[in-house]
Amino acid sequence: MKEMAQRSGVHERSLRYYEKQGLLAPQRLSSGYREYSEADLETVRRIRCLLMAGLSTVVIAQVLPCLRDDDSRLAPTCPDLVGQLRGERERMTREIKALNTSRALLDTVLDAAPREFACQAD
DNA sequence: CTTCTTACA
DNA sequence: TGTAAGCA
Repeated sequence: MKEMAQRSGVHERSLRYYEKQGLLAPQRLSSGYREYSEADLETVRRIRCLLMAGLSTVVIAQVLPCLRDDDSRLAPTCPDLVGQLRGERERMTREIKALNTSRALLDTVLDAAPREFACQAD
């Protein structure tokens, strides 16, 4: 477990979390301890990648088994995911628009009173 | 001593 | 997410 955490750069807590979400299924020793394989390491890398792409763990759980061995492309066996992923893309677009709006609002406030609120320590 | 699970904040 | 308890 320690080894996997170090090698993947992912906290042990997160590894357990991924497993609880059904994203990872490491072998168990007779002791009950987790035994991570090289394949698991690769899976963790994919999970992190997908997570950083802004996908939820539930979506990742569906996408993960549909990824090719060489990565970065969807397996031809599950085209049903494309629709959902397009939906995710639309959600991202909406979030980007919302953030742009928020930023514009902040810009308005900051342009109106940029210096007055500055801390003395700064 | 390390890991595992569960649970609470 | 951090952490503590209790077990193997």
